[in-house]
Amino acid sequence: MEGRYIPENIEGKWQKKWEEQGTFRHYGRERKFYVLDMFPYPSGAGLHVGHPKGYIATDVVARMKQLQGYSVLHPMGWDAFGLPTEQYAIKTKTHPKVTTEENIATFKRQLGSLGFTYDWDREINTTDPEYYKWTQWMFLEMWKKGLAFESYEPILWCPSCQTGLAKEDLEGDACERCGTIVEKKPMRQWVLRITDYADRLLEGLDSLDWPESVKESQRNWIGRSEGAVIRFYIPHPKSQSPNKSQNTDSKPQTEEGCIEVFTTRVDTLYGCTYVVVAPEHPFVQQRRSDIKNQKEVETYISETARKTEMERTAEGREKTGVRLDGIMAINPINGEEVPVFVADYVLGDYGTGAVMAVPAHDVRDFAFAKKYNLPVRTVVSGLGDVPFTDDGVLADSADFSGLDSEQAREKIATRLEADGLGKKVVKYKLRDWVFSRQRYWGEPIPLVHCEKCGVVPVPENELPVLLPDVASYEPTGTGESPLAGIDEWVNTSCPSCGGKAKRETNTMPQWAGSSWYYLRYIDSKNKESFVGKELEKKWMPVDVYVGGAEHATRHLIYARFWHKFLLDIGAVSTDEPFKKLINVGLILASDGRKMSKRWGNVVNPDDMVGDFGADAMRLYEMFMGPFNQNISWNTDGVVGTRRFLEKVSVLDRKADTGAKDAEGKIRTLLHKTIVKVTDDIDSFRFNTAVSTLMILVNALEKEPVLSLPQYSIFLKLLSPFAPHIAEELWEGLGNTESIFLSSWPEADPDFLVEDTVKIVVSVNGKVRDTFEISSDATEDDLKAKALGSEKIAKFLDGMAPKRIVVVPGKLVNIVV
RNA sequence: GCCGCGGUGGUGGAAUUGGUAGACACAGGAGACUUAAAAUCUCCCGGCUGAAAAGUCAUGCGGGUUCGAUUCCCGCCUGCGGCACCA
Repeated sequence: MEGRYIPENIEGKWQKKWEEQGTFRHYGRERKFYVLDMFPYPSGAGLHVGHPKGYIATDVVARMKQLQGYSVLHPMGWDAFGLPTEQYAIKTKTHPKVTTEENIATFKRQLGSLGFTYDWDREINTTDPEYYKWTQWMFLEMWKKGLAFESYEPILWCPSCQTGLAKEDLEGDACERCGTIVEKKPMRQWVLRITDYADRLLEGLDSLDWPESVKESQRNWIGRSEGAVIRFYIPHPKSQSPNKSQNTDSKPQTEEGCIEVFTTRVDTLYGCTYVVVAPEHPFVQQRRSDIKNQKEVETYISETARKTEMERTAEGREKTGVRLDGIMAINPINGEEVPVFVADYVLGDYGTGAVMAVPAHDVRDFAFAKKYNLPVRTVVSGLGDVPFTDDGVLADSADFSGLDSEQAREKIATRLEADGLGKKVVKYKLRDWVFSRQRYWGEPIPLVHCEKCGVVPVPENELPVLLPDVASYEPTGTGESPLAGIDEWVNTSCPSCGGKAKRETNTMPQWAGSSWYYLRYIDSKNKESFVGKELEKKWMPVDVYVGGAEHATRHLIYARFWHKFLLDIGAVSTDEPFKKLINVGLILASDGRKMSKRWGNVVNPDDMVGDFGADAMRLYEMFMGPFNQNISWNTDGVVGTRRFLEKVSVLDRKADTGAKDAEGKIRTLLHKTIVKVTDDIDSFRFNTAVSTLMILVNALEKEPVLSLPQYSIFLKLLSPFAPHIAEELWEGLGNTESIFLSSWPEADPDFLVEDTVKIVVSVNGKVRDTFEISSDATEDDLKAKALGSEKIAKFLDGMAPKRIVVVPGKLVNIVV
């Protein structure tokens, strides 16, 4: 058929031209815009249609911003270290490097077919030694600042992946990757002191233009609680005098002779009827000899140790515990003696690992007290059942009685502080970042263990410490990485004293490389530093960052932490890396499940591009619904956007050099479309931008001719979404330079005003009639016209209107 | 339990400083063109009543505020996500 739209004839052609002519590499302009996708893990399965959704969106934004005159940075790269590739290596004996290269080639081809504007000169790959050299350098900077440290605390261990994990790598009590229930395993590991940044990570959230849900997730994850550490003195059985002066330096940790508890409810201190320590708490060991039922207590503790975290913390589980006979704690506010229990409902790794129990005002303490028949003493009154856990007014609390909870917390804490028996503190749920993995396919940690000098950093000029080839990629299972088996690599000399030394054999987690990659794109070829200062200042922060919501508490916390560290050492100029964050919703399979080989419901973008063209596929993914929402795929929808493009492809027959600009309704529509499409792209409402373009095309179709300037406006508005066809039609108009080097249309305010408006007439709020009237009609005109309507007269039925509400330009409501 | 975000036709969805609910699209139906099919074009397309004109109900449920509520307020139901024996 004549003039038929055949995507394959034009898409490859323009993709090649854009690349060859550097159409999207205009970096010298005055204003900058950095638009970034979360870079993918190049898996062996290739892309399914869900992956490009976010990339299409950033491409639309990048193209519009370029047309608006910005220098646009829009890069792409590969987060290529990690377990899937390593597991594939174990299975097939293929070097992960090889697999990674192959996978990247597939991904690049697939992305290329969709016509993205990525600047491939800036491509990065976290497994490239030229890249991970800087990841190692940053790790050493952290080490130098004391932010990376060796720890021997028991950590989370996945018995299937055979590696240590960070708390962020869990889903409930299972390994996020393989679903195996994790264990606690004592072993040496490297840890980053992310908790030092807890407060800044929390505060920084307020300044960010991020989805509320992500900010909320991060707030929950950081888990800040304001409270106090309170010291309960534990007299030895025969020496009964608490010596307060000894205890003035009350650090929030346990010392022999006392138990320090953490509470957010200092105001309930008078209601404390017992104290509980976690089974892991050192107190039991320290005061072993004073505990009369030592055997019973130790049995309880060892039973607890056998339970998994999940068993221990399951909600609704009956509380258990054992009283420490012969031990009494002294409540520092009133000198009262209360019993001490060990119970597993108190967690060893939060707060101080010990709590003051106030059964009247805490549900857990209440449940425990009921079971073991402990006294319940109400000291805060308010409306509600026991346990009453809200704030209220204090009672039976000596001279604090009558105060409200908030005042009381302040005053009691101040009193305790003055007496050296307590201290206001802030606690976090955030844990330090367990940073070592016992696996092969990761960045080697650039440290050396010297017999004489201890831990010594590899000198900067010797970076990167290359990941050596190994015979077997299998984890050793001994808690050491496969690197430990390569003697010639492990054995080295100490950079400091030259003596015998061994290399650190742990590798970094997958999240290391992704914590700073957005900085490397800015200056990807720089050999002197990971990013040049001037360029960093020019491009940072990232203006829009697009990616999945699943990264809320991992990548996005790690990267913010990492960035703040880089700020502290003067390596970057901004305190937050990502100014605006947008979550991309998943594309589910048509059966509503996630697309997965396992379900056989995967739709391949190659097929869509082949059947309908890249532009139709791009339009559909933008049109299918709100960008951040999960929506099921429906190939029929691509048929729809393809039909739309068919209509577009014949519009140019109406474009006529001799035609004058249209006026009236069609001109108003065109200019309103400019406003709507521009606003919608800026705010990621692509679905309504596309529907607005469809409305415009439906109208343009009915016009006998289109003027060149007006038709060009339409092409420009279409171009971010369907760049190939827009470019082709643009060229057809005789333009010799890319449409993307022209300029984004601006609406003329004069043309946005309609000559006539449609007025709705309602009676008692129900629409009964409508009429057209000149836009500058007065309120009285509207009223008169409305009352003159026959239909309205019928509804008024002779009754006189009680009131007439007129909204100029919109409606007349008659109340009877 | 706490916190965040949602609930609109057969389907995806649109509309909020309160002002015609269902834009746009998909699916479906009827028709035109065609030897036929595809493609394309035209019309219909929330429920109920009605031949139609029209009326009436309807945005998870129940109340309220208002001339007017998908939009604001109160109380529920429900889906998704985060945190969770965190003191």
